Amino acid sequence: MGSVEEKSKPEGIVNGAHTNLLEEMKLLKEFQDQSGIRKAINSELWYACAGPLVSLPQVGSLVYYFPQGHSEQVAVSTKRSATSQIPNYPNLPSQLLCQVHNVTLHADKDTDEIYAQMSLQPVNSERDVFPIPDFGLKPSKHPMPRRAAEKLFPPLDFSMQPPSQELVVRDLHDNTWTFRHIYRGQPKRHLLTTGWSLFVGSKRLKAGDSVLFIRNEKSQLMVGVRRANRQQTTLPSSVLSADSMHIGVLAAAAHAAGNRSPFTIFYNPRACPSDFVIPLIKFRKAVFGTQVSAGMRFGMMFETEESGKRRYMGTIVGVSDLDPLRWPGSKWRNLQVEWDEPGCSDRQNRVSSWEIETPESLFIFPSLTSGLKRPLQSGFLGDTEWGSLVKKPLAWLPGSGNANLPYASMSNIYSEQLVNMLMKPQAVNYPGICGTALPEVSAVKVASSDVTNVQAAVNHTSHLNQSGIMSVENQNYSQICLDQSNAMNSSSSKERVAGKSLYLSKVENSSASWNY
Amino acid sequence: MGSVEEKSKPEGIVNGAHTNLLEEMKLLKEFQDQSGIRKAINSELWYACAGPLVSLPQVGSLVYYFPQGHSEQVAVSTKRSATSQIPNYPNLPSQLLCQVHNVTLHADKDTDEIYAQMSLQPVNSERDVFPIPDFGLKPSKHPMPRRAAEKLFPPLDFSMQPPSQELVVRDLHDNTWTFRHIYRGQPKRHLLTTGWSLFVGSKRLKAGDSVLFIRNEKSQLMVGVRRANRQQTTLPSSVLSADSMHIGVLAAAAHAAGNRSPFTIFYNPRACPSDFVIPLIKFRKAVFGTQVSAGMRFGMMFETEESGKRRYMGTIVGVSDLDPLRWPGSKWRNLQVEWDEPGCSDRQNRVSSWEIETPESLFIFPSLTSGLKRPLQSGFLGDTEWGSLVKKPLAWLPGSGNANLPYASMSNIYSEQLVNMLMKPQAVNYPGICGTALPEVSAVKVASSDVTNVQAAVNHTSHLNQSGIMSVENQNYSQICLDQSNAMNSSSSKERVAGKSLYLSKVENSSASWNY
DNA sequence: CTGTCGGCACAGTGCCGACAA
DNA sequence: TTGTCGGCACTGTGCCGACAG
Repeated sequence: MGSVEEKSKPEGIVNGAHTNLLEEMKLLKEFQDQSGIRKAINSELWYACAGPLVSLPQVGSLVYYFPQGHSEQVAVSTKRSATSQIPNYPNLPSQLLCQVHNVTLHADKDTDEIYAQMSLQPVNSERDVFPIPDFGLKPSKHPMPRRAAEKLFPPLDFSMQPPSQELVVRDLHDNTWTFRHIYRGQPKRHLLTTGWSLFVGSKRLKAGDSVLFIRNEKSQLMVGVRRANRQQTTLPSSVLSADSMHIGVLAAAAHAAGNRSPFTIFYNPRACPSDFVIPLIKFRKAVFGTQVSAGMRFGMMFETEESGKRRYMGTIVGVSDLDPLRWPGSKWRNLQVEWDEPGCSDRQNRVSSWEIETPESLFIFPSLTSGLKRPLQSGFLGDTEWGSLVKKPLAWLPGSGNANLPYASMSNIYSEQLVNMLMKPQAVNYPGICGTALPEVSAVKVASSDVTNVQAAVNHTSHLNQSGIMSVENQNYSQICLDQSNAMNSSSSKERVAGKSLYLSKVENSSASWNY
Repeated sequence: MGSVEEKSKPEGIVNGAHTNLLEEMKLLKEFQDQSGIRKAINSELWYACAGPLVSLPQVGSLVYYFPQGHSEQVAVSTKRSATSQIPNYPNLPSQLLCQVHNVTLHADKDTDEIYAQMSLQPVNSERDVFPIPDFGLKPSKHPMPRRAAEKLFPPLDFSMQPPSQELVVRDLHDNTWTFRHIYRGQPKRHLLTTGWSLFVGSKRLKAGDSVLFIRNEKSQLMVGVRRANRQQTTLPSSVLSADSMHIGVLAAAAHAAGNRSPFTIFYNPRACPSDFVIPLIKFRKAVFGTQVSAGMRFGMMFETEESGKRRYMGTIVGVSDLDPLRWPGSKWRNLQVEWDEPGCSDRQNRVSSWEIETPESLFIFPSLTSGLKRPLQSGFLGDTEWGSLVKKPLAWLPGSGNANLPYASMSNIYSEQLVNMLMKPQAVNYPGICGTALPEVSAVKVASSDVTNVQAAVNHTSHLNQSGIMSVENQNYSQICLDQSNAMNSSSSKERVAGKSLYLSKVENSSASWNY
């Protein structure tokens, strides 16, 4: 009985110490489990879950950190804006030049909601940066689009009746999930049945959320979730007031700015209204490279409900401070805009200059546009408005526009090291213009909502061309999007509608279907 | 078709403004719903849910606020202690004298987890206080114990076969819940069946949690929940780092201390290891009224697993700073203690002097002890150790003890207003000594855990005298405590054990039973 | 190609008295 | 007095092909 174990046990005190060590290791593991740092998170899947517009700065690069934007992330999550009880931090500028020290990818332990942790080091000027030692950590691996297309799921054995197989997939925490994949029905279709609803329930997915499949470097199937747009869960605050959270954000930055000491932030792309850590090059290009003024036309990319990208057009109607008292002179959302389309009123009516595309921004990097395969792919006005802009940029330059430094001139006054860092970011995202943008989410088709059986369709990218979303070939992940229509609506006819809390349980009971 | 509505509508712009107003009111209502402030929360029920040891300071009274304790509440909830990235706030003392401006009771919208919001105004000295205007708000109504006992539930009509009725109860948010109350079985017993599991599931109750019933001033039945000891849910932090939360707490207090401006805190009694807002009188009595030193014996009240109160005895083994670097000289948990009983090692080994009872603390208010009906009610050592202390306090006074000011002397040097405020708090809690303490939770009996049917017993206070918990008459609320034993353990024999995630669903499916 | 329906099997839940500790 | 069991009814879920748009 357990002799081997007995023999390996040291005696007395040492044994006790050993027990304590084990206990500590257990606690450490728990800690790591909770923080999601025990295993390196698959970055490709992380980006896929983050959505098509999200990019993270490169370690070592220079960025501007915007406390206002960070505060907005808190405001959205707590559904409370900053109040008058929040102190001013006169020594905290509206934009803080920082060097990125560390970027780690995380996901909520339960729901797989993704977020990133960044350590930022305030610097006085570009000269203060120092080489970031390579700790042996691989730089976060980035999705490499344009990989060869392939069927994501293993092919079925069609000699079976019906053809079926078990799909074993891993989530961001390396938990395995098993889905039954079967080809049946009339007409024949592919379905995910057994195991699917357990997954949907466990991740607390709601109608409108998306499920992504991807293959990792070992060719293992992985699965992630992408919450529907801005439908974030409010974080319960029975312990900490929203004010305290706002203050925590601002005070941390203020303290770090004063001491030039690093500080840590969480960035939750799906919750955050706008990115608040902006690569220096992107900021400079927008702020110094472009002259914006009232009346100017612009375009801006948004994620569509189908999780694709779409450009919306608008007009700048004013330039003014968002918060003249607390943040005078801030560049954060200092552009007042009007959107061309009605129904955009719920969209923000203030944007920052680095979020938008203007005729000038296209002119600054003319070479980039030439390498773009589909520069006019999914824009609202498509060839008509933007096309003419790109082809005749000079006609759109305001008289004073050229007085500002375009990037090519600016680079002369900075060190080579800085220029390298500025150019280094892998995923500086110039939506719709730059070829280095993240892969498009192209495959979205929504399936039926059944009172008892919400079915969501999976479509492989290369086979879909509908809903106004451009088909992009060579994409390496698939996506399932749960139907957003209220299941209650379609439940009118049948008596299978049984009663209370039906909607919730319905969403959780679902299968996925698609067809090649 | 809608003519009345048409007529009442103003025209054009005014109409639009009206719509906006309605929209704003809707937003306001949402805001209030989320914050739980729309309806005043029944304070009696709130305190019942908070547990037997919790008290809140009176509006207008003076308190000491302890940043360290507040930080501990955050640490427990995030399961992260403060790190080195958290700045020092040299201008923030370890204890901040404040006047209480506002106290509001809250409960989590979903789970009914209770918490309080307080607005604290730092003051330089006792002379700085000013009369708090009475805003027409009733001071938070406090549970008045010693009310006449009565059957909490309406009597059943025993001419029915079986006798049954519907109980309609309201929770803290004024939502109504309906439970079927039936008297059946062999032998006969009272049961709550239909509706019970819905309630348990909605409030996300787990085995070990308690359900409380109470009658409000309109004699309506009300229901609340009390989570098991320190089994708090970790608040997910995908948006805000734990560091930011700690900083938010400290920076808010530091800013308020510097400006003498009010700041807002949340106090979550069930999550918080120790109260961090201490009435001035309680603090003075402990710090100046008692000489503590190594070797001294003390008692301290804890909430038992059955949600009663129990005194644990221990010995002070040292007096030292908990955090010598960050908070030198702090009184917060500056007493190192050892507990008499083994198994208390998981209990804190550091306490603050105002948490404990010493022989001197009994001597300061000797008159209070005489009014206590059961001074030795549930103490561990009961009559033996404590009894002799109370009767012979002088024998325990250290030589230097009398050199410190007892309260009676101190009052001479303060204004009458101050003395009034000091005396005013309704619920300054001197566990086991003071007659104004909150009512004891006396009725706890735990019921069976069934694989398919967790049954929890309700026992009326006046009828229970078991489990080593003293029976207290004239209590006005009842309590159900879900069984803490793991349902999985007892599921070994039967095939009704069906598989995955059984435990959770089992806990949600339960009824309550009891007997007079 | 995909959304919805009716049908059907069955697992899980909920309610019940019996019974024993 | 109360914890647990077997029994039983029934609801809700999950899987299926049919079919229509």
